Amino acid sequence: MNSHIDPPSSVALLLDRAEQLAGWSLRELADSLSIATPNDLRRDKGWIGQLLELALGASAGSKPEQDFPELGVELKTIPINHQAKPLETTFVSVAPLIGISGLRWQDSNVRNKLSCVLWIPIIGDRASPPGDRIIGQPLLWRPSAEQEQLLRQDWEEIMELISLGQVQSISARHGQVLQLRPKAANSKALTEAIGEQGQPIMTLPRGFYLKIPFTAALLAKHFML
DNA sequence: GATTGATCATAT
DNA sequence: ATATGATCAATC
Repeated sequence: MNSHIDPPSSVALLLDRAEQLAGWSLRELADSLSIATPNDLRRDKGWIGQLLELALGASAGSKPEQDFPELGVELKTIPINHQAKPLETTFVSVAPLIGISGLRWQDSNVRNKLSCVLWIPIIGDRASPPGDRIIGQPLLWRPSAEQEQLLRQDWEEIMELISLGQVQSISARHGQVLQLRPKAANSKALTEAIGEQGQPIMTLPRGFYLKIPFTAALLAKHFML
């Protein structure tokens, strides 16, 4: 019996809502929405993200688009410690492994997702129960020219390797700010990709993730830490 | 502390 | 299987 929240009609309203959540614990927010709070995230890894989506009126469901299509805004929660350092890399999107010839940065999912992000820091540490973690001040972010250049460079380099049949040799170190890693239900999930001789092969689905130093710097710049 | 492969829930 | 939301946890 949780209350439905309408999508915000403007970015300013969205930001207002997000700012009003700052300082609340996740338990308080969950209680106000009549949602049960898990004791840990082992079986509820997406709980925080889904809780904030609900609280801010993001369109629920699994659409391959931004959380607030009308506003062109993507919502991302990011776990940070008390020094404002991110605890985890940030998942951006699944990487296309086939049918990618001619795919440009300008048209990529990564660029689309990251063109405007509402970051909601969640303060705590790995040991703290989800309910005890505190919602931090939100940050509406658009990549600076330099940040976009770094993202683009990494994306183009990684996508080129994928198109050349080198997906299996790409490590999480191949980019400066973006990395490619498995993104799957388990190690048995397979998807089609390009092999070394250009032939189709089956491999683990991959996703693009933002590295911790990049998101740490992004937050530090905004909060002037 | 960063890397890395693996994993969990849910909806379509 | 793919998409959404991510974190776990051993190892480097």
